[in-house]
Amino acid sequence: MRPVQRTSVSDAIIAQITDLIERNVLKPGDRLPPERELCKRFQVGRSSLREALRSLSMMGLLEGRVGEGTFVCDKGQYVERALQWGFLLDRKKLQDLSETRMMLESQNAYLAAERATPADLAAMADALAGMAEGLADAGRFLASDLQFHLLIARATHNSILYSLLETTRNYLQEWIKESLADPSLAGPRAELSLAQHRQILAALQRRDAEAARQAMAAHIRSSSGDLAEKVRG
Amino acid sequence: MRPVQRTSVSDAIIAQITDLIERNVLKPGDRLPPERELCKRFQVGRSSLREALRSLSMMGLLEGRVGEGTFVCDKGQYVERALQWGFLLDRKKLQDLSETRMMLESQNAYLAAERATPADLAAMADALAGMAEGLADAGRFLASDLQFHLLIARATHNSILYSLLETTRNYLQEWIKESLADPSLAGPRAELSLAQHRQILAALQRRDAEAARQAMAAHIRSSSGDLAEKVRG
DNA sequence: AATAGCTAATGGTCTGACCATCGGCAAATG
DNA sequence: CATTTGCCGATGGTCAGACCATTAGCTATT
Repeated sequence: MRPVQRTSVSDAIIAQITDLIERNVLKPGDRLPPERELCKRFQVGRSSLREALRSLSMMGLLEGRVGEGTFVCDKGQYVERALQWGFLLDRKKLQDLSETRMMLESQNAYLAAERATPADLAAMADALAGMAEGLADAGRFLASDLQFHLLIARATHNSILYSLLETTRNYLQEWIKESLADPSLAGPRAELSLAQHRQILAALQRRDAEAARQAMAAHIRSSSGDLAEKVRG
Repeated sequence: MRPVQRTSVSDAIIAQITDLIERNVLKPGDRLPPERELCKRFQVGRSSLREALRSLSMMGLLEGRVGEGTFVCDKGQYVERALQWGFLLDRKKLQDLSETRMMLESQNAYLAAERATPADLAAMADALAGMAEGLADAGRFLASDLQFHLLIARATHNSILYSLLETTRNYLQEWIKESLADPSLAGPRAELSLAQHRQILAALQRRDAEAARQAMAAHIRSSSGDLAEKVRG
C-alpha cells in the first residue's frame, strides 16, 4: 500500500499555470483571462483560484493590477526573490553582510573589466560626473555613488551577481547613509571617494581586471572603515 | 508629490507573520491559532488571511494540516520549495548561477583558510574519508562531496556566505547530479575529484589562503566543464 | 483493556456580494 | 477640432457565510 496522493486544488492550478509559462504558452507581459473567467475554465471556486494566483505572484511569476488584469512577469524574478527570502531570516549579521558585499563588489569589478561594453563604461562615466557635480550635495553624491556600483554589477552581465549585490546594498544602505552623514568628514572623504572611483573606472577602461578588483577592494575597505566600527559598537 | 503606497491586506499579514518568525516569537514546530481566530485578531476576512497563509506555505515558512492546524516549518524548508521552481531556469540563468557559485566557492576557500578551526578541518577530513570510501557508490560520494563544500562554507563563519552557497548549490544540484551520472567517466573523474579535494584541504590545513582559492577554482573549473557544455547546448 | 463510533475543531473549498480602481467612451467645454 | 469632464463596465481585492473532508480526542460498547 502507498499513501494516497492528496491533491490540493490550488496546487493543481499552480502546476498548470507554471507549466503554461514554462512551455511559453504564456509569455512575459501576457494578460491572463479575468479571474471569474478562469474560475469557469478551471471549474474551481474563486478562493482557490485566487490563492493560486497569490502564490504565483509571491514567486514573482504573475502580477495583478487592479482594474486591468493579471499579467505574466518578466522571467527571472523568481531566483532572485528566493535568494532574497533565503537570508532575510538570519540577518542581524551586518558584519557578514558587509564582508559579503566587499567580496561581491570586488569580484564584480574583476568581471566587469573583462565584459563591460562601451555603453556600460559611458554610463559609469556619467555617474562619476554626477558624483563630481554633487560634491556639495550629499544626497546627489550618494545616489550617483550607488548608481556607479550598480552599473559595475550590471556590466558583469550576470543577473544573479547583480541581484545579490543589489540586495546586500539595500540592506546596508541605511548604515552607509548614516556613516556618510557626519558633516565633519564629508568634504575630504567625498573627494577621496571620487578619486578612488576614478581609479576603478580607469582600470575598467583599460581592461585591467586585477587592478579593478584591487581598486574596488581598497575603496570599500577605506569607505567602510567606520561602518565596521559602527557595526562592532 | 509622491505616489501613495497601495497597501494590500494579504501583504500586511505576510509581513506581520514573517516578522514574528524572524523575531522567534513563532518558533519552528509551533502551531498558529485557527484561521477563524486569526481572522478576528487581524480583523480581516478569511480569504485575505488564507491568501497570506498560502503564500507563506509556498515560501516554505508554514505548513497547513487538515484537522490539526497550521504549523511553522523548520527554517530551511524554503530551499526545497525553491527547487520546485528550478525547472524554470533558462540557460543564461544557469550559466550565471554556475559562475556565481564558482566565485562563492573559491572566495569561501580563501576565507576558510584563515578562519577554519581545528574542528572544522577535522570535519572536512571526515567528509574526504567518506568520499574515498564511496568511490564505488555514486550516491555516497556525491553526498560527501557536497558536505565537504558546505563545511568549507561553514568554516568561513559567515552565515551570509554559507547561506548563499547553500542556495546556489541546491539550485545547481540537479544538474551536477546529471553531469556526474554518466558512468563511462565516473571512475576516473571521481578519483580526480578526490585528489583535488585533498589539495584543497591541504591548502586549508597550512593556512595558505591563496592556494586554497586557486585549488578550489581549478577543481570547479574541471568538474563543471561538462556542466557548462550541457548548459550551452 | 481494547475497539468502534461519535463529536467538535480545523483546514480546504465554494458562492455571492460589495468596494476601489482603471480603461475607454461619450458628452460637455473651450 | 482638441481638450477636459463625467460616467460606466470590467477587474482585482476583500469580506461573510456556508458546506465538506479530515483529524484528534472522547465515549460507550465489547
